[in-house]
Amino acid sequence: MGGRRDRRPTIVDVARKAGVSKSLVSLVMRGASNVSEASRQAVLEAAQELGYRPNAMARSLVQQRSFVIGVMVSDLSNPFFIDVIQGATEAAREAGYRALVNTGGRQKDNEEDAIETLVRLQVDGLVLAGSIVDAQFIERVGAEVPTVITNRHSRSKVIDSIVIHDRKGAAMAVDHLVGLGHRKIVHITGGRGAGARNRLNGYRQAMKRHGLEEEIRVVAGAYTEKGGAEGVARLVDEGVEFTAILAPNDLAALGVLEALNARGFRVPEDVSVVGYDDTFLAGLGHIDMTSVRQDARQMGAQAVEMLIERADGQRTTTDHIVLEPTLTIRSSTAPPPH
Amino acid sequence: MGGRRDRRPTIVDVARKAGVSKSLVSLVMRGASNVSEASRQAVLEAAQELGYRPNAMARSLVQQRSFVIGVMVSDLSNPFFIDVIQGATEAAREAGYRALVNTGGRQKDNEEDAIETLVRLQVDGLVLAGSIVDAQFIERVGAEVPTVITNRHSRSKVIDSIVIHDRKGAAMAVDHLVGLGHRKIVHITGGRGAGARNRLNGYRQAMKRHGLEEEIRVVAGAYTEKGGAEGVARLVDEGVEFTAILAPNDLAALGVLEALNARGFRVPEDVSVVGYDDTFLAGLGHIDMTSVRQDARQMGAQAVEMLIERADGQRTTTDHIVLEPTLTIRSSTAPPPH
DNA sequence: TGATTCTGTTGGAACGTTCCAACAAGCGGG
DNA sequence: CCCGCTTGTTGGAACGTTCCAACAGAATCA
Repeated sequence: MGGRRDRRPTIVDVARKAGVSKSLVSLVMRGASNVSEASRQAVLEAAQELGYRPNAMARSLVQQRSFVIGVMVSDLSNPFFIDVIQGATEAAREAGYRALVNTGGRQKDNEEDAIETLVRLQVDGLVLAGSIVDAQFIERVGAEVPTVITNRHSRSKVIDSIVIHDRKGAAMAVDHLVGLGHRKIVHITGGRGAGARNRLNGYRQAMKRHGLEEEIRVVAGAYTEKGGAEGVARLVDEGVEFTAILAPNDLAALGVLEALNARGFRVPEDVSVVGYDDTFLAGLGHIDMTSVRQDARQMGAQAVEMLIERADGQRTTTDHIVLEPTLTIRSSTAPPPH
Repeated sequence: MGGRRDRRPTIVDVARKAGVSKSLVSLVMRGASNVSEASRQAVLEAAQELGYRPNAMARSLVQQRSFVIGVMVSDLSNPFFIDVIQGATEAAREAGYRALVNTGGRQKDNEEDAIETLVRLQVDGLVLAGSIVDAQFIERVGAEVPTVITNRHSRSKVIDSIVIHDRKGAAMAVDHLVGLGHRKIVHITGGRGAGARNRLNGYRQAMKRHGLEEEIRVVAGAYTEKGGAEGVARLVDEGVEFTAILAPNDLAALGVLEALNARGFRVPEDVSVVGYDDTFLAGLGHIDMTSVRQDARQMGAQAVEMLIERADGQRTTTDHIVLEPTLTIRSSTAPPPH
């Protein structure tokens, strides 16, 4: 029992057992067409009996191709990225590739390390989802392996990017609120997070467009529940008046809801709240929050498709794709009081 | 620009450029001690200039060691597993390993495929988190690579396991509710999910222990929001009376909260609700739900530590670890009405 | 001085695959 | 009967590393 350390059987072991050459075993394992039925059976049987599994590393070494797509995701606790991963995983599988995920936990060093690990493993392509590492570092990596970066603008000549139009998304949220009659609309920012800057600009521009330049109010926050709650605390401390809040993402919006609740504001009767990303959190019946929708799944899938296109040599130019956001209206927004 | 396809530089290229042998380059890259300062500098410089990165596959091939731990996680949308991943990632990093994640999306075929991929990549160890594949399949894998399975009981002689005492956890929830004065406590099950059976048994036994055998009421559910909501629907349809609900996990508990809310029940005034896993969802200020705590992070970390112990050959026996759950009491539980 | 140890360096053999040129056997056609 | 073609099969070279036994030269020792 526990016959673990007996060293895994190799293609040569199978060949010996089946009484053929290793080349033939290789052919059978890859499903080649011109192999006699007799040999095929003998090989398969021997492989079965020995519990043989091809060594993917040895294979990639000679093929110069691993059929693995590496996905480096900045923050696993953000449901948005989970959807990106699932989209990527599925698309990879459909194309005969596998997606492997590595995370850096929003720490620069660890993210670099995670990326480095994947590159050394000779992945055929790399998806960087919301990474915070330097553009310079990414550029170097991109020179070696096809890379797509998501949720972060890039003008690189080497690296593809795929983002969702953040400025437009924020503007849609403002439009919706103004349409309901709100004027005192404030924005809690996402700090240095990916895309936060553009969401802020979108808010500003939309406010101006509606002639509400005077009403623009912005406080610092972050892409976390805590960031949202602190934003509300700042607003209240500074005595800012508001009837609607645009949060930088859903997680922060949850913090906003909580903080408002703790201070006796009712949502949406007293204050309307809009989230961003439209993750499953926003859809939870108990929360049911209006949120700007980004199709994370599609983003992940598309990123992988772009990589495979490159890996197959079908494309040599660089692409920068911008997807359109939509607005999912739920019950956290309503006309302002009186 | 875009000098991608120039073939990556190898150790030989570096050697040539530095005017030394490839062996020496290898020594420098691995930080060996007895290398002259002059050679070291020359090699590092050449490597830097060429943008050389060691090929991890070639390395593992000869070392018979990849320093990669594979983590196959059943369901990425369950926040519980995210914590397992994070614990595993961190523990691996501390030990000089890397964790790579692959998911099967709760589909048997895909899970098997995900596991197979990792094994072929010659991972040094495998963590199976909440996997639903056959015990037989797992057993075969375990014979080849050190494997730890979590959240699922195992008596295997080959595979380590690490679970949290589900029976005890469910019992703690019942104890808490009974302590508050509840008698009509119902359980919505987790269906065929990992550990669901034991949670059900824990509920039953605890009810008996409190002399509430007559009050035992069980309806089918699942480890999803939908599963929880459907459970409530069944309870109401069947006209079951209850003052407290034990959900199979947090996600389901959210569905329960929503369904109760929709039917005009107030929580906790009319009905108390207890979740399971104590994920960040339960802690969200807006939800603030009592939940049985399982330390997922620690579980992930411990799994990796067990694997590395094995990989280093420090241990040849099989371990089956049972962790203790605790109860996090929040505001979704209170004494029953009147 | 000659033997011994230490320091730094080296080439070739592995690791487990795939690729490729080459071949043997069988077959049909002239 | 020989030629060319097809069908299966093969051994050796490659992939990019690490390992290992072996070395040259300097330093140490008796």
